[in-house]
Amino acid sequence: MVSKRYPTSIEVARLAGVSQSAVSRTFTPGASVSARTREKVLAAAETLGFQPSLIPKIMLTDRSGLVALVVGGLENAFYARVVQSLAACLREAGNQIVLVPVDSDYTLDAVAARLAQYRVDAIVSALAVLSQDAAETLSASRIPVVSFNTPVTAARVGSVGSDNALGGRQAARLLHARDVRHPAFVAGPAISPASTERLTGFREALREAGRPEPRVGGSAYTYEGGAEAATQLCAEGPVDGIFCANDLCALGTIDALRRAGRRVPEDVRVIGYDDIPAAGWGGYDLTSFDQDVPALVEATLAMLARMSATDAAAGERVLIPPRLTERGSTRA
Amino acid sequence: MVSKRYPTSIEVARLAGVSQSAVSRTFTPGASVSARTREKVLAAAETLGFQPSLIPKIMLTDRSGLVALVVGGLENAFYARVVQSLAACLREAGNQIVLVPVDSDYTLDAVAARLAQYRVDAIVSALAVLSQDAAETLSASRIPVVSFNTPVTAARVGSVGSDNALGGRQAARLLHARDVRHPAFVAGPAISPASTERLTGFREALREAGRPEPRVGGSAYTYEGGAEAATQLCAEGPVDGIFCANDLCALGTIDALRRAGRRVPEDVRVIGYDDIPAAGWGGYDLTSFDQDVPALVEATLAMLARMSATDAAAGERVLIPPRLTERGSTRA
DNA sequence: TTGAAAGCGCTACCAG
DNA sequence: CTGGTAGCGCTTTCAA
Repeated sequence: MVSKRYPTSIEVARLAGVSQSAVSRTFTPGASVSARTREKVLAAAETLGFQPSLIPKIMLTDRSGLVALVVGGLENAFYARVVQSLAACLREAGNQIVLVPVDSDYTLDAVAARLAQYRVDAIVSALAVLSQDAAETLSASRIPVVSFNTPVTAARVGSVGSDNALGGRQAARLLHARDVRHPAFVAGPAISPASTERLTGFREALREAGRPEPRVGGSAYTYEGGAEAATQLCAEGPVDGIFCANDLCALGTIDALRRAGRRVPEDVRVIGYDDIPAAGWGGYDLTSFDQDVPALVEATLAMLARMSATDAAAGERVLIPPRLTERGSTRA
Repeated sequence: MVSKRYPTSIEVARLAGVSQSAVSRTFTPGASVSARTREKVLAAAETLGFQPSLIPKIMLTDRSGLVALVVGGLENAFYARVVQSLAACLREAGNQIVLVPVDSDYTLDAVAARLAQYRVDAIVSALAVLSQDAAETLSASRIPVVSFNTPVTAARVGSVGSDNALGGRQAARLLHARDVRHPAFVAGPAISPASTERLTGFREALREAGRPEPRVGGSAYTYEGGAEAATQLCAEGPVDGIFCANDLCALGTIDALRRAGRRVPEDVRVIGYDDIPAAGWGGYDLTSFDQDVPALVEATLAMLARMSATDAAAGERVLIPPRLTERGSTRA
């Protein structure tokens, strides 16, 4: 049997012996209904299993209460955490989350149109890489967009992220304090701004400290990518301190170093970024940067609020300072 | 400036000099419109930035194209993987995902009502623990529900999961083959059916093999929970083979064992469940059970399809056999 | 406090 | 192939 239609306010009204308007008012928080009417309505609604539909309201207001969350790899625990935190906060505000996992920019184009058709109120893009083209597509949908961790600029697009350059500088200073002579950087995808910014800060502070230029390897935000990069860096020359673009890379780096017979931290110090749970696991004990997810999420929601109220905040960028969490992988 | 309303088909019609119906037909896949009309309409739509709203259609059909996905801990990479896979398949079918992260059953009640108000077409519950009460709540919403990994029974609720008992039996046989004398089980939450079923199968096959009853510890699906349980099990008596309710527990178990000076696998063999990426990481090299996410997801979608077509499939339960992935933690 | 009526933007049906 | 018209289920005036 095909799904029966939902009961409507008219049916409830009929059963309760009141007008449809009375039913609507009963379910409208601040409306004026006599206790008697309300009671009759609630009873009728109960027996019919009536749940007022939100759909007509959306039609009336063009506001759906839906916020789209575009994400790349949820396999990175950092993003899993961001999604959960964002979802919890949005729910608090009475919004629902439409999750849109995306593999490549390609799929994003189709997605943006679909989201517009659902009249989502806002889009949060938590993609490690968001191309300018993709940003324009999103922007064209006339829906406010906050780009998480990728500093794109376009109309109606703002961005929030960790202060990656600052993190990079702190990493350099820590390795300097540990007297590292041969620093290296294990990068994420070449087009990832977060990776690039971390490297820039790292490089600058290394230079200021009078340390040599870091050698650079790697091109993926994955465990395997980190392992490969580390193996190669070791093969190419001396290394005694590695800053990795994220924790997943750093864990792969540590395992690859150990397979190559290098001890961490005695022979090589390693630093990651994100402070995912695995960083604290016994086998790794990885020093890392906590991006401060709660602050990031709060800034995102605040920006979204500003954007939907006015057109201000578009093009804005908010940076949250990361917090260094020192663990065994950089022990003196 | 408050968000301007979206352009409507009427405005497009006016600009194109055709009727509103013509606009509608232009955007309806199999409809009959002359090439000339279509062209005029598309041009007008383009200049106005028109995206036909899906909302009125929902009102007409009571089908939103939205599928709710209720999840607990996304920090477990297994669930992150399930979410991604489910999302990808649903999108293929033209559905959008509404993500509903939930901490406790408590929040679930409120959520079910809200989902009904959005007229979601189906609910997939990927909660490690779904109480009977919560299932009833969901069931009461008259929306088809598939419970992922929790065998609840209620009207309009079906379930799909890994064959946990089978996995438990295989784990026992593997430890038997390694001549384990003092088996133990690190459990998840006491009320988690998956954990209980895994233990049941483990126990049975151990008994059949003539091995002693396993000692049992633990009560959380987390790294820390596994570590604590292992520490306690070691303190209480001899252990040389541990089957853990999931991989997160197993990784905590391995680290705790090593901290206690026990070698894995030489002194203690360890088996997990889920086969998350970290299981393959060098530091752990954990033997585990792959739940076969693609098969699980396919079964879920098939069941959903059956349920929305008819009332059949309610109360049904589909089991997918897990696949053992042997790694170093159970080496001979 | 109540009920009647208009209208949100679309699809579906009808007559031309 | 086209344009007119009738709703879908609500919220929101407006009178009573």
